[in-house]
Amino acid sequence: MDKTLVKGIHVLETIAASDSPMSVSEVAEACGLARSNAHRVLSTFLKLGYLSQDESTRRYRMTLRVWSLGSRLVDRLDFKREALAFLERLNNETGEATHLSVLNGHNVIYIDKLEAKHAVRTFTRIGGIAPAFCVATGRAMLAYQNDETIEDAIAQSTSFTENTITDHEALREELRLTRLRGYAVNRGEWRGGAYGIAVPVFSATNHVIAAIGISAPAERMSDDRIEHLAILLKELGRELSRNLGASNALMAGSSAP
Amino acid sequence: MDKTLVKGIHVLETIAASDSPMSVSEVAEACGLARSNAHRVLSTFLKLGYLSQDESTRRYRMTLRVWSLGSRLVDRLDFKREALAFLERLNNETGEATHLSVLNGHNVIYIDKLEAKHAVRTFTRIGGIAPAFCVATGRAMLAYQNDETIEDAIAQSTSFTENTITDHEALREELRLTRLRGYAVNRGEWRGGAYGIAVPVFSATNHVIAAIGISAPAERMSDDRIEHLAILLKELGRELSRNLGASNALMAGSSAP
DNA sequence: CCGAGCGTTCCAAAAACCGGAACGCCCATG
DNA sequence: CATGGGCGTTCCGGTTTTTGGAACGCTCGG
Repeated sequence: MDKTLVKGIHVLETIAASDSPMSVSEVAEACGLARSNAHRVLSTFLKLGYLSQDESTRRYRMTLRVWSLGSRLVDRLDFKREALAFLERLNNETGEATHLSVLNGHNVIYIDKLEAKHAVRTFTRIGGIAPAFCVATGRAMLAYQNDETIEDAIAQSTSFTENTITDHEALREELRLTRLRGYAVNRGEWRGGAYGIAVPVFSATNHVIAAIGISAPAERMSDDRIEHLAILLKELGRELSRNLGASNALMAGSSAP
Repeated sequence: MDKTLVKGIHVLETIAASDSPMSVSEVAEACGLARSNAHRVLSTFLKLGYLSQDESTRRYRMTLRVWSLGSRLVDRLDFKREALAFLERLNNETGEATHLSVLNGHNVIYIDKLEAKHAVRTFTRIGGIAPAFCVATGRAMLAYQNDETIEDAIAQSTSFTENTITDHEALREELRLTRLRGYAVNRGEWRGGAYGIAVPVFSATNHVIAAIGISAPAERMSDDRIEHLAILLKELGRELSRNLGASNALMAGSSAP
């Protein structure tokens, strides 16, 4: 529905994902549009103030108007402040990078993040997006969704590294396991060498509203340490959920709501 | 051009501006669309993951996907970190709310902000938008734009309070004065009772890239204090610009580039 | 039980979009 | 200096998409 709108948003996303300003031809190519069509879309956004054009190179970049559009949202996340304290505890106790994410369709969006004390290399970005089915926080949240949502997400699976689980039955099993033990694991399935562990966060209505997780290079994530970290994560996840008003029935790690 | 896209973005902006989720009818009304039309636009955004629908009330709200789209932008503002130190100094020395904004078409966008030590009431929001022609930071930046941009902005002037200057010649004069003395003033022209003072920030290419300003209730902004604060602001603006690589020729407050 | 209001679907008329073609500009190359 | 390719932009007729009134079913309040 509303093809023009879909196309326009796709153009905006493409430019958002690009690290450098893009030319008309590049956008046309990337989005599969005719040059004239891409040009019209870009001009429209230009007039609306969502893109600006470099006078000399004629290339387009996003303006802060786009940022402005969504800037209120994150303030309104009442759980964010509460969760941040837990990210800090997690960060202090483990020394690893910790994140808070929410589910958006088949993706997770990283709301907040604390860097690892050790390392310099970093796998995620605040505001970044990743496929839910293959990252730890994503699985932690997916595991507690209804079957339809789960199947949708599984259907979207594609391989990103040699470790990515894409087999549908294996993914279903992975989510079952996640529910059973109460935490999710990702062994380098999204970014090669990056392992993650995560637990869901429940709201006062006992729905999953977010997930908190740890990520680190494979070298620092032995099976033993994963189990050890998972215990800590589950504790913190339970406590955070309780602070947000959830009753702890669901959190043991049984079935979906 | 691309009417459907313009309409779609308008819908998104409308929902972004609303404090509570909106129904199809409300959106249709607010954007001047037929119910069926609004419904189609909303469904499109729903499918794209930019809106979510409350299951019981059927109302639409924005998702963090919108936030995610623009989230990188603000990180890439290399001057932001530098400017923040100056906001802090300004905040410490004056005790008033200080902001950093950039120009976006006829509007300013507030990039960062420090609250006043005194007061509770606050006039701006990080990520917020205001018409450039009637706020201090906006005028500080407009004053150094080319004539075309200035005339465009002036042409958009509408009254928001009884103090708003809307007369075109008076506005041109105000901008001339701003250039001359090197700082801009707003005496409750946007939000009743909220006064502001601001100075432009220049980049290494000697273009205005931002503005820093102070705002406070009229009661705390006597003419004397305004002049006093302006001196401080001009100093900090010059220093910040110099730190960003600007040569100080332009900053004295003469003519546009 | 009825009627109003709302979300959603449908469809033919109408408008907007599409994309090939063409133009002019800039730059690299012969 | 001439030439040609690449690119941004504009134009316009054919056609697809969008449009919005109408209709349906649902819910809620009277």
